[in-house]
Amino acid sequence: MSLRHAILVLLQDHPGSGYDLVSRFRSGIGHFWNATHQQVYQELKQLSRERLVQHEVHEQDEAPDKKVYQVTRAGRQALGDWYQQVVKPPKLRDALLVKVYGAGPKQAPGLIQELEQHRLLQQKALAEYQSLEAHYFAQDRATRERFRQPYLTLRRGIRYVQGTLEWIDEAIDWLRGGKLPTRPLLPVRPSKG
Amino acid sequence: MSLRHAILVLLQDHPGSGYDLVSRFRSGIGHFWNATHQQVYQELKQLSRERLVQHEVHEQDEAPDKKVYQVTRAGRQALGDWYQQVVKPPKLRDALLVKVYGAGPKQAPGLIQELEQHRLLQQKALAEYQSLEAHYFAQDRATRERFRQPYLTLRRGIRYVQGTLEWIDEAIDWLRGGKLPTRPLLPVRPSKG
DNA sequence: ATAGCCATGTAACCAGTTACATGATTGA
DNA sequence: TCAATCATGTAACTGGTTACATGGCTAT
Repeated sequence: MSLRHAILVLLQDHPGSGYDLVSRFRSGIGHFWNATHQQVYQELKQLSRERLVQHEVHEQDEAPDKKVYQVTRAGRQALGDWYQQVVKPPKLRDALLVKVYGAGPKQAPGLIQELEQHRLLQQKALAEYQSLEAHYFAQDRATRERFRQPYLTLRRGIRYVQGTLEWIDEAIDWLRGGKLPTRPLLPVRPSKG
Repeated sequence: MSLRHAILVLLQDHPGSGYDLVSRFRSGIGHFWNATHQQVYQELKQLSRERLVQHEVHEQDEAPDKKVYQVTRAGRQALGDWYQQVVKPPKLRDALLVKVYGAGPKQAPGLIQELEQHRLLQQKALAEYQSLEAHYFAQDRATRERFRQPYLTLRRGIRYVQGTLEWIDEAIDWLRGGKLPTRPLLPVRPSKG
């Protein structure tokens, strides 16, 4: 489980309430690690029990009270331990691929429609990433330096979405009966290291 | 849940035992949809209860008996229904990104090592895909035509792994203190449709 | 012997999703 | 008055992983 570690990373960056974390999960980090508010509140409770985070209640005039959490020393320790451990790479797990794999001529037209919808979603995501990237490049050098790591993760998202879009286009083409390629996608760029 | 649909797709392609399905999940379709043997056996039991599949026991001399499953008419119907429904796109969910997002100078060296390990895994996967692709292109035209859809899904995997490798290389570079890019990844290729 | 493949299963646990629930404040 | 945002939670369910379990056959 990494939800707890994602939370610790976010809190270490900046203390905040559960609500606050949820909104951060929706933007930024949420592009590659997701959590619902239910999960976040549960996990914060759990982390509190284990003394990896602690909170103070902040009273507010114009909004409900909130519990502002921060990482304890034990929490920083736990995060450090996690960094020592190797995480396993996620597997690509996409129901659309199952559909493409198994579609017969009867299913093809509907599947093409679904792929087109999917493309719209991906284009929307790409547009969002693009604007985030533009925002990043509008910063001064020092700021860009500070946010190099979040920006790096954004680039991961961009590459992912671009690859997805390329594939969707070609999938639609082929399912429509377009001609097959005569050459493999590879050869690949020579890899460093 | 799509495990059941993945199983139905596989069985429709070819009847087979649970064990058989597991090995198909390890190769081919397994590159983008995964299942353990426990899941497969449970799901087959469930699908049997719902009469979406049925099995005959095949006795074998040199191996234990096996239950060979095939899709029933109701099963084909269920698959058809699933094709009518829109599936939701999977989210990128990668703990390594969380690590990169939150790593401080203390964590960087270890993280670079982990990224290097990760790169090896991805290169291995890419080599496997490459050989699968070579095998595909070694077939005659009619055979390539028959397997166009499985090959399409393979291309998805190739693009994914390539994107991952590119990103890992750049992540390692940046974490080592390499200079930041001066230009965004985008502009993007103009999209069709 | 012993490792590896064939073949099938149960049980416990963990993580994630969906549904249900409450209640204040702000702006259109 | 209605929708949106802030703010926090419980409960039930589903899906996925890990651990445990059995047993024969084949090749080294």
